[in-house]
Amino acid sequence: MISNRDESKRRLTASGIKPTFQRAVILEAVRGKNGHPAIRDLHARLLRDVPTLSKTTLYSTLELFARKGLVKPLFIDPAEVRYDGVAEPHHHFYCTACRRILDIDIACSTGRAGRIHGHQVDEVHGYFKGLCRDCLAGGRLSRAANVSIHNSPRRKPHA
Amino acid sequence: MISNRDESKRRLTASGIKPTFQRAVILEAVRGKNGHPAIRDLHARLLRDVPTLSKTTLYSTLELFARKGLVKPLFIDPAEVRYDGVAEPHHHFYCTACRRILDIDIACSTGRAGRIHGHQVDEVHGYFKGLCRDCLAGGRLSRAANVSIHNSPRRKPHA
DNA sequence: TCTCTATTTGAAATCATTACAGATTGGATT
DNA sequence: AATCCAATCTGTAATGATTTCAAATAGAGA
Repeated sequence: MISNRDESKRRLTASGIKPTFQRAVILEAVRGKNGHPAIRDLHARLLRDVPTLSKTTLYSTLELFARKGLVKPLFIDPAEVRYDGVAEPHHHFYCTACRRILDIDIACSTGRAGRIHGHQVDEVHGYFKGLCRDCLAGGRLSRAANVSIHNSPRRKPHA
Repeated sequence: MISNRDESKRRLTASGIKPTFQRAVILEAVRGKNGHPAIRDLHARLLRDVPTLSKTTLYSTLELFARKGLVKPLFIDPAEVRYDGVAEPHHHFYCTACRRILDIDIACSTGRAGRIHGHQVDEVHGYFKGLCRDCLAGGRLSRAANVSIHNSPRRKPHA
């Protein structure tokens, strides 16, 4: 059986990126459980295994990944950029309560890219916002759940 | 003929908002030409007519408007929140070159709201990104055109 | 081992957004 | 018209994600 680490390195190489240790660890994390992490999440999560990992590295590495098409930055969370380790186009649901981002498998009539009204469309994002199934059922919020920018959250609470 | 100012005040009253001078001016601006402005745009634009207008007022007023459903905040621009003065749901195109946001009139198969996968959907946003018709034709960029967060821009250029 | 270049790191700078407290306004009451 | 009260508005400071930048480190090749 192959490790996720090796799997990540193979993906890096396949995308024309030199597979360094940090890059493999980061890619592994973006694609792992708890999908759609923010830089802050990745930093907190990875610091346990790689105590020297800097946020600067995370920022520059994720930019590299995005440029190479390995990950997709999502601007659905008003507080911070979230990253999607699955590059294949699909839509997202953002829960304004627990702040989780869930994949939405819906075949939108509107094609993936091409031309619309004469504009060259490179990316199509379907963003659905509301309360996720778990929060509707009174689930325990998995995040600080206090962001702002209107109904959605952003930044810190009033503490 | 009725002025835009009066029109704005009527809208405010209709939404249950006390129509103060500042609020009327701000609503007028969000709905005016150059659609989908950021707080920064509004501040620069309105400072000519209302020299005392503070950014704090803009932030709190737009939050009020959004809460009352008069405007919609858009998170399509990685650099800052943009506001849509047209509340009726429709989709948007973001030009990564000139940073303009253009309305897209497309009837998406996916309904406006309701339930998806058990989640309660309050908002649906269709975000298309790419190069607008004008920029494709080599148009002069209408904005700084230097933002970042990967292909899209954010913050300042490298100067 | 030595060099050279790419990568990683830490610290400082930038800037949109938020928090807060004081100043102002407008209406109701006297 | 003077007074009071509550809602608005304003300026300043704090917060925190993101960027910038230069120095430290690691790796490939001679």
